[in-house]
Amino acid sequence: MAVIKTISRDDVRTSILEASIALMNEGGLGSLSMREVARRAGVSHQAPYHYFTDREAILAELAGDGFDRLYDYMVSAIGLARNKVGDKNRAMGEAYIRFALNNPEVFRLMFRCEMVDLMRYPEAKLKADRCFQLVAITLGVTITDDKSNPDMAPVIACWSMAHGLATLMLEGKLGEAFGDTMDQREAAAGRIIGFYAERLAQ
Amino acid sequence: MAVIKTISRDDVRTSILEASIALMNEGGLGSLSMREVARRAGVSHQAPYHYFTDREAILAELAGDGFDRLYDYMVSAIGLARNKVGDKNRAMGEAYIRFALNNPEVFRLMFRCEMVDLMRYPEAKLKADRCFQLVAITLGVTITDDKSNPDMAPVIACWSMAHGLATLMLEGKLGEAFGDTMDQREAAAGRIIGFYAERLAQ
DNA sequence: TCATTATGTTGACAGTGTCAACGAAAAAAT
DNA sequence: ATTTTTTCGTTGACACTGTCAACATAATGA
Repeated sequence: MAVIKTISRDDVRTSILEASIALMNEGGLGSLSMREVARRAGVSHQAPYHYFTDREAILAELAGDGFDRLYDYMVSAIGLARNKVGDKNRAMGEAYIRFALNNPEVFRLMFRCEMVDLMRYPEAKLKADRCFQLVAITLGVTITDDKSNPDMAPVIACWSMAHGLATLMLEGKLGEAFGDTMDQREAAAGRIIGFYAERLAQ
Repeated sequence: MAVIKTISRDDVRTSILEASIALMNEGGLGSLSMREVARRAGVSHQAPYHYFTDREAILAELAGDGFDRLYDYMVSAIGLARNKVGDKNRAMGEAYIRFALNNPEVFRLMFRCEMVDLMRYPEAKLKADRCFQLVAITLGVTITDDKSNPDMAPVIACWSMAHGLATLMLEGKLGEAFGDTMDQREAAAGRIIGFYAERLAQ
C-alpha cells in the first residue's frame, strides 16, 4: 500500500522534526545541530538531508509551525475579548507576549532573517503574513497595496509595540523593571499593553 | 617607556577589534569567527585570546561601543528637537531607528542575550542602562526602584515601540509595507513614529 | 642579573555543515 | 517477471570552527 510507505517516510521526517524541537527547547538554537538532530532521531548524520536540503530548511519548518501557533494564540484571545477594538487589541498584544514567553526559541527563529529567510520559504511566509493580516483585521483596517497608506500606521504601531516588548523581555533587557516569575512578567507586560492598547487603536 | 609598550599593545588589540568590525559589517555576525579575525589582524589564530577570553568577550566590546553610539545618536537628536516632550520623543525614536538601520549587525548584537550576556560584562551593561535612563529622562520620568511603578509605562512603551519597529524593519518583516531605499525606509518609519510619539508621551 | 609575566607561536582535539560515493530496497517501466 | 530507476539510508571525507595545551621570545620588575 502506498499509504504504509508514506506513513513510514513521515515517521522519519517527524522524528527529525521532533528531535529538532527538543534540542531547541533544551539548549537553544545554538545546540540545534544537524548531527545532534540525527543522533537524537536515531539515524545517520546524513539522513536528514534526504528530507531537508539544509539546516535552514529545518528551521524554516519550525518557524512556519511557530507562526501557525502564534496565529492560534491570537485568534483565541481575540475571540474571548469584548467586542471593542481597544479590548481586542489588548487581548491580541497579551497573546503575542504570552506566545513569545512560552516559546522563546521558536519566537527568535521566526523573526531572525539570517536564520530563516522567509523569501526562500513561501509556505512559512504565508503563515507569517496571515498573522500580520490578523492584526490589521482586528484593528479594523483593510489592507491595501498603497505602501504609504496612513491607515496602516496603527497596525504597524501595535505590532511593533507588542513585538518590541516581547523581544526586550525575552532578551532580559527589562530585567530590573520586571519580575522573575512568569506570572510577574505577564502581569507587568499586561500593564504596558493596557497603557497603549486604547491609545493606539484609533 | 611604559607608554610605548602600552601603545603597541593597544595596537594589536584595536587591530583585532577593527578586523572584527570589518568582518561583522561585511558578512554579518555569522562570519565573525575568531580565526578569521586573527587572519585579518595578521596574527596567529590564538593571539586574540591574550586580549579577549573568548569570542563573546569581543562581541561584548562591540556591543558596548554600540550602546555608546546609540546614546550619541539619541542625545544629538533630542538636542535638535523642540522643547516639547512629544517632539523629543519623536526625535529619539527616529534616532533609534536610524541607528538600527545604519548599524544592523551591531544592533542585533546589542539585543541578543545569547550572543552577549550583559550580566557578565558590567561595563557594557552600564552603557546599555545609560540609554534606558536617557529615554526616561527625555519623557520626564524619574526612575524609581518600584518595579510596578505605573510612571514607567510610557517609558517602556516608547522604548518597546521604537525597538519593535527597528527590529521588524531590520529583519525585513515590513518589506512590502516599506520601501527599498534607505530614504524610503526612514520616511516610512517617521510616519509610524509620528503616529505614536504624542499619543504615548503622556 | 635573574625570575616572572606578557605576548606570541604552532599543534591538537572535538565539534560542525555538507559534498561524494556507495548500498539496499522499493517503485516504475518494460 | 525482469529490468531500470528512484528513494532512502549508510559511511567517509573535507574544510571550517572555538579553544585547550605546550612552547618560544620578549618585556618587566626584583
